[in-house]
Amino acid sequence: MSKQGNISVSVIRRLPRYYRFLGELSDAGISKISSRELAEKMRLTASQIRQDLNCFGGFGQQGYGYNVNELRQEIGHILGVDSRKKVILIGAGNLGTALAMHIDFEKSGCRLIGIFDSNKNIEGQELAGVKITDVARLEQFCNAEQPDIAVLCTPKDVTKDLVKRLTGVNVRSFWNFSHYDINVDFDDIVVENVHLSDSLMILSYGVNNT
Amino acid sequence: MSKQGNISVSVIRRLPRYYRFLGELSDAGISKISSRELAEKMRLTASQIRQDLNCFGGFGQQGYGYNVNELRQEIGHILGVDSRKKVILIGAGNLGTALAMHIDFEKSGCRLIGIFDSNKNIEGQELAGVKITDVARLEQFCNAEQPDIAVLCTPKDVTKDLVKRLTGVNVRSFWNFSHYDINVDFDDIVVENVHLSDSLMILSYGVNNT
DNA sequence: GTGCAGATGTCAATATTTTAACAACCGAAA
DNA sequence: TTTCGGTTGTTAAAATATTGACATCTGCAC
Repeated sequence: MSKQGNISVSVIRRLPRYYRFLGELSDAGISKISSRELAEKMRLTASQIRQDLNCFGGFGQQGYGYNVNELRQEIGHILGVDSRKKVILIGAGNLGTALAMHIDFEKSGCRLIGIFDSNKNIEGQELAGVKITDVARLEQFCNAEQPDIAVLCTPKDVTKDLVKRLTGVNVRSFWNFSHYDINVDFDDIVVENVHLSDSLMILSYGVNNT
Repeated sequence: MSKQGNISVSVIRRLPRYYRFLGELSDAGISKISSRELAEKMRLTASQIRQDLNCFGGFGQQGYGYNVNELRQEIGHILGVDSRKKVILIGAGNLGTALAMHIDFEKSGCRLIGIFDSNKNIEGQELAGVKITDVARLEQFCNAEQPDIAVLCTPKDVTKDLVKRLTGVNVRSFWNFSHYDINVDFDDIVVENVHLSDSLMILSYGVNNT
């Protein structure tokens, strides 16, 4: 197994979905599945599934199909679900709070270890079992704990500055929910800009057309 | 203007981002921009921008560039930002509440007209100026108000049934945040499945690699 | 053991998306 | 008026992504 010779982003972006569907199959007690059946469930072509999975090496068994649990575990491993990355969240407003409560970080291979906000009134309060800290102490915390990923739920005018501060203390990944596109020049930094309203607009477009 | 002969989804998915950047330029008082400058800002190629915009007809002026406000308005119109779609939200838990508070529906061309939940304890409370209604009265409400879009922030085991109920009362678009992929067979129904944890997993993948 | 239905892995063909190239065009300056 | 730098719209080329086709393999029935 494991070819891994430069996989395309298109494939990577499909992996979490595979992981999800395989989890459901596993929960339903199904232990083996063919690319054809999985394709039907996921609304993909069987060919694409075989091609995708083959990027990483032969997980299937010819004439038989794929072992659900094994395949799920392999994909999980590729995604790093078993690596327990340290995550901090900045901005405990509506969205930040909801994410802290709603996202199952563990399931995605992460551990929420810190929450920061500039509002002194909520300092010390707990969210999802994690204490809210004054954002002034961000660097101090990061130097000590070395988090891997920062979730940004901040107003857009402070995001840019925060990214600078965080890259300064060696945070290399950003899950960005602020209305500001993070574009960094260092290519060891990974950013996922999530723009929820973009998604709503696309939906709104679809209402008229199709 | 307006060619609109089958635009690809790739292009459509980029439109909100154009819209956003043009808005920022407009706010900054910039009234004209060239594809080269915009490309630099957005980290795209100038060629792609020209190609994208041309799908809808010549918005630019040769030898001059694009008029920021005009272009923004055109894209907004294509996306339907000026059409004020009626939106209902179902599931007023952490995420639902956060979305209701955090998303600027108006800015995306929508109007939040109803919020539903099965928890009787919160019935009657207000969220973002909208009263929470018992989900049992969903059909009654929809028949009267004919909403265009339903935002689903429900546990995955009830989502499927809700979609059935909602399509039954003529809701045709779903913004789905539940951990269940909506796949309908009617092609007049538009779905945007948002899986936040998928996005986190992809980020988590990127931490190791690149 | 043999044959068969039904799988995968993989290569080739097709479709789509992105990038490059360039003619036509504009506005300002000489 | 004419020229020139800079820009778009558009066509062609290149790069990617998806789909199809098929040889090869497996487990099961007989």
